[in-house]
Amino acid sequence: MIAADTLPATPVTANALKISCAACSMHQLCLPMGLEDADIDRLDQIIGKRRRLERDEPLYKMGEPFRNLYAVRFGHFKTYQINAAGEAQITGFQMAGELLGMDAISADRHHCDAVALEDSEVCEIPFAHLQDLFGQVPALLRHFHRIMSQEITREQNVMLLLGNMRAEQRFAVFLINLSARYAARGYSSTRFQLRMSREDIGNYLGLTIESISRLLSRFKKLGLVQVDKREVVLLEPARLKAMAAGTEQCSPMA
Amino acid sequence: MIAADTLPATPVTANALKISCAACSMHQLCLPMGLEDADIDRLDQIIGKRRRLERDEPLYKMGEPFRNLYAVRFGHFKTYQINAAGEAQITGFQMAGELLGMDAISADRHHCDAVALEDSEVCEIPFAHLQDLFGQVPALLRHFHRIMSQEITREQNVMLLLGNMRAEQRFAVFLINLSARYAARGYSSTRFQLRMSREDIGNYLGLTIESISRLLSRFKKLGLVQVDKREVVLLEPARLKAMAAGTEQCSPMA
DNA sequence: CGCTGTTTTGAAGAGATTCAAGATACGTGG
DNA sequence: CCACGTATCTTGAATCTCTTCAAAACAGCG
Repeated sequence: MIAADTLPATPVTANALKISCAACSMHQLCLPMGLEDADIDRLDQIIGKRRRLERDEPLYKMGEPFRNLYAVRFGHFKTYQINAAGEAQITGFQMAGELLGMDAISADRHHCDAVALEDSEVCEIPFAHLQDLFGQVPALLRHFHRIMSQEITREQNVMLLLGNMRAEQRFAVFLINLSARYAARGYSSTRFQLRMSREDIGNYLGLTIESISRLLSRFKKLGLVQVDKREVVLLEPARLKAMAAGTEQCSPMA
Repeated sequence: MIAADTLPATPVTANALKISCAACSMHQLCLPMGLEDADIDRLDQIIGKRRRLERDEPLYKMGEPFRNLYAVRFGHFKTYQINAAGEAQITGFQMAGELLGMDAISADRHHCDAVALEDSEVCEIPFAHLQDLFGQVPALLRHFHRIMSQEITREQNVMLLLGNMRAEQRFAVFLINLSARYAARGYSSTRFQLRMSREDIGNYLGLTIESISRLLSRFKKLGLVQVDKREVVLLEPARLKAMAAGTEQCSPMA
């Protein structure tokens, strides 16, 4: 943000600091997914600078003018809305390879806040240039539509969770979802760090921090998980999946 | 669906039954918004047949292959997901000028069910042809992105509602939201028909049908609304807006 | 080491659900 | 046009899940 700003801003100029999409470990999940090498190069041409953020640093704030989408290179983010009363509702947690900022397209202003949960890095994708590229690289456009659509279905799944599920099922869904996303990135599906606080989890799931703490204790006692601070081990992923699907449930405190 | 199927299927062939987008009363809200006449014509060329649905008839079902987006010409729809236990969660109510089916792009299959709430009509928009047009009409592409983004923000607002609000506030938000959408269509913002059952409302808001009924009775008693079956009159829109914003609240049964 | 922020746990309380019954509308067929 | 059966909606009482309030345990950090 400081030094990088002094570099030539022309987005068509590749600079030494920039790592190409082709070389990025996330290119199979991120925007370049499925593109041919030549097209990945064209995408590389328009990608702006990378940006590092430390924990709790905002990537963008609600109401700011929309210029860029952001692809998470590493680290984690949360996005949240703030209502009139000043309370927040977390609408998602994003990890490497995921795209941030699509909700800003409709009004040309960001519709939520995005904050880094840990030291993280994003690629800035100037949307105006991306739009130019859409006309030249149809495969990119198609994939972009898939990504936006995927965000819509993701949010529909959260609506199902918030509207329809009990606390225990919500939490199981949450764990299984993280598990699957880490697996897709080549990490362990049964052992990972929670990057967000209990409070963030509770907020996201429409529950209080105390409820999350109790659920965690209960799952621990039932031998479903092992928890040490933010390190989680899923001991019985199958049962957790069943709970997430609503097939099974654990008694309200045995 | 019966007779229309026997018509030439070539989407470039205009037929007498088809009403042009330019002549459609919804073109200021729908996909053609902001397009020049020439571009509206090109859009018209690819719009498939119109399709009538009667009450409770499904427009599409979860899992069906994705071919078309649908623009509501008149009538109302609901979309819902079904979980493993067979319970539904309504994710939205759609009215004239709104677009259905965008959640299907990501997986090439519909991700939810869409059902007509009353006798309705939609325009079929073959997505493959729409994609072809994107390369030729940049303004159309930009507007399409805005519409998808708007759907994302709409769903984020519902997440806020489900995750953060008490029953009374949820219901106020629901009424004010309908009010605004009818106003945008030139209808009364204070007097309208609920096209959906109490059960649908409750399901959408993450509440039971009994809770909706009680809320309606309470709002009636407080003089906020007047209700006769599905006809609603907002007597104090300002106070309802305040409740929706969380600025004001009515006591839990005076 | 002591401060601060986060997490855990317990007990009391509130809001919404569930269960149950009755009221009201609606469609069908006589 | 009315009678009947069914759907939908309303209302009440009991119950339950989750929240709120409170305090203690724990971890992180200067």
